[in-house]
Amino acid sequence: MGAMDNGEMSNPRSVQRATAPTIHDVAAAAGVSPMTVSRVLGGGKNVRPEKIRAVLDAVAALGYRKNENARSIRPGQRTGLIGVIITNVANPYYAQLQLGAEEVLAGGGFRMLVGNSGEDADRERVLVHDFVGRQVDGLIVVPSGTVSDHLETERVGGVPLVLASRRIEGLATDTVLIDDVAGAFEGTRRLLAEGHTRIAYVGNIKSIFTSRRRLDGFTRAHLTAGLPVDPALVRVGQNDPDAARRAMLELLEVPDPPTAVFSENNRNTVGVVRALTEKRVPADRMRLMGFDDFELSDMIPFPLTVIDHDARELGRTAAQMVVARLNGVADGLAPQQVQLPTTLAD
Amino acid sequence: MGAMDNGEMSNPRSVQRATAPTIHDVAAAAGVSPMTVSRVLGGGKNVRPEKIRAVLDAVAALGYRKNENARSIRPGQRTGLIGVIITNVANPYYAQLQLGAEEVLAGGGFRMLVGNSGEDADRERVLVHDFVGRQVDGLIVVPSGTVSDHLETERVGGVPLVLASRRIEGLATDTVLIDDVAGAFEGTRRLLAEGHTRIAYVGNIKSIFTSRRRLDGFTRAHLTAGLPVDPALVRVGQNDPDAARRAMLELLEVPDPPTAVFSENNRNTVGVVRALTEKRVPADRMRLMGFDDFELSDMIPFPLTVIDHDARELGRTAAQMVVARLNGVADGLAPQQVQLPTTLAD
DNA sequence: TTGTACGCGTTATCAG
DNA sequence: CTGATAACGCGTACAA
Repeated sequence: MGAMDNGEMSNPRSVQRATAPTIHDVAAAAGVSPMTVSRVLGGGKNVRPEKIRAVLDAVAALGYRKNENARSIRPGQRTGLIGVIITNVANPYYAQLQLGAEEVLAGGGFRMLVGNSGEDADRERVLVHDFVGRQVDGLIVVPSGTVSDHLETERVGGVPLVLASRRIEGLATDTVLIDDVAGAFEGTRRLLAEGHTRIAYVGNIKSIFTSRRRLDGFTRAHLTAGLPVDPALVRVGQNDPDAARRAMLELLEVPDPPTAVFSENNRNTVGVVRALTEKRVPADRMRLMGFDDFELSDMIPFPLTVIDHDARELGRTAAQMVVARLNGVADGLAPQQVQLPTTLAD
Repeated sequence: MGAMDNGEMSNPRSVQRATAPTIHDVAAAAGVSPMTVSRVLGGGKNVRPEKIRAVLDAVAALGYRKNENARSIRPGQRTGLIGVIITNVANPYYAQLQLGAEEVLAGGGFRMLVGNSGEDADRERVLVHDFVGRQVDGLIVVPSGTVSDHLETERVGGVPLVLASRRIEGLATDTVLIDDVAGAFEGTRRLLAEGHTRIAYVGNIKSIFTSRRRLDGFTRAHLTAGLPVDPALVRVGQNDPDAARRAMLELLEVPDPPTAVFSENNRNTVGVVRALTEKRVPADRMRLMGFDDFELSDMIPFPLTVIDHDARELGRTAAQMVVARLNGVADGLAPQQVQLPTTLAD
């Protein structure tokens, strides 16, 4: 549902301000035609200097601003709007992503329409529909589910779409990802190389793309080392620190408990650390490896290595891909799949 | 254009869907007039059920979406867009603020146009101008400077404006603030009550509203206790953790060094902690008090009390104030000044 | 160099 | 209950 202005008979505009000045008002004030005003504002080519000045004076005097919406309804005109749909704008990781996207988009003269899907596929669907209805020139989406029907090319009106941070199986469109599998693989391999054989895994539900991939890297590293993954040590479904904390508390009670923990994201790492602190586990009794860096990670009272990556760069890249499609630079190119590398940071 | 091939009878769009379907296309497909389509989409009052069905079928078949921009250029129509300008969307504090605003706005059927000013007044000015040109119905701004000319009522075209987190002197408009002064006062008073007399202050530049207010609360608490503030212990101008770290390192070298530190925001707290850890200051030799909570603050290896507040609630409140103005609920009311309380959390 | 005519997609108004 | 008409603010195409 779109417009739900339940206003029965909402009062007309306050009397304080009539209507915004239009190009006609400026023309009248400057003693020229609307067309001349348009020309001046569009670059001022082929207009006599004195008229340019008259127009600019009138613009300043009236406080005139072009109506971008009216301009954009004309054929071939763009809105300069990019829809950005994020699962949780308050998550520091996605906040960085948003910042990176903003940098690039603003530099290209674009503005962002931002929506928070809250990891809810239905809400995402509504947002996509709404943004397309607002004539966005492009879309950057962190998809919250595995369903793609609302993101098919026809459903988005053919506007360029870039998926960020997560992919959707079977949806052929530009995508930027962290190399989750390789990152988790390397991190786990490090733990194994250090001699750990009982490594717990704490992460989010498998239906989330990155979660699945990280568990995949974790598993592959075990396979490569010829070691099994003990299902009793794998805890998935934690979406916030407290759930992770509880999961870790359980893991400490398992027979033959783990000597190391791989946590799939920073929120899980935080929960794990809380549990360990709460149970007064000695620092030398638990080795930690966590995906995503976070502030003060260097102050954790346990040996912790972080699988780091640059969310801001991810946002920048996603934005560059949209802009490339809009500039025709990527015309005819098949959908791009970019994977950004991770690094291990102690 | 020649009067010949005006495709009145033929449908120029049906050949290629190079352009998005319009209300005319739907009307043609459903065998009704555009007006009937508009009526159906607007609620379907006073339309024969069979026609409603025909229209809805056509809409589904063509994948039609209303062009919101075209709709909003008509007089009295709103865009449903709220401009949100934030100094740094990647800062967890403002990310929370954004989330809170989104919650309320989305619930009211509004969408957010988000801009990052980067603490740059010029950039803020550009964003405001652009957003107003895009016909936003309202504005929520975290102002980055003390200059207000671009935010005057006339300059924003009479659009409801709410300042969040910071105020601008002399600008009479709705404002939501954290009660910085009271928070800093209470926090400092606690330190003084514990017997500290040499309390350092680490914070941002004074030109930032909240910074000034927090230093103010700090100072007043000293005055109330009849104690002086030693200028040698006050370090301002730190905008990031590393600058705060360096400031704290210097403070440790001052003759008669502080026994407690008041840090003005979480980034400064982080820097302070880093410096203390780096210098191996014993935990019982430094008492910390910091504005803004942050993740893992409970894991800091020093006695730390946090002056906490709810940025998300701040965002919600700001959004509610804009919506109230738009609904006419606040008609005629003087500009509101809301202060949200802080709490001390150990 | 400047102005006129027209159409973009939508809906309020009013006639039927 | 339905549709033709006009108008919103702007810019392209063309005329002057």
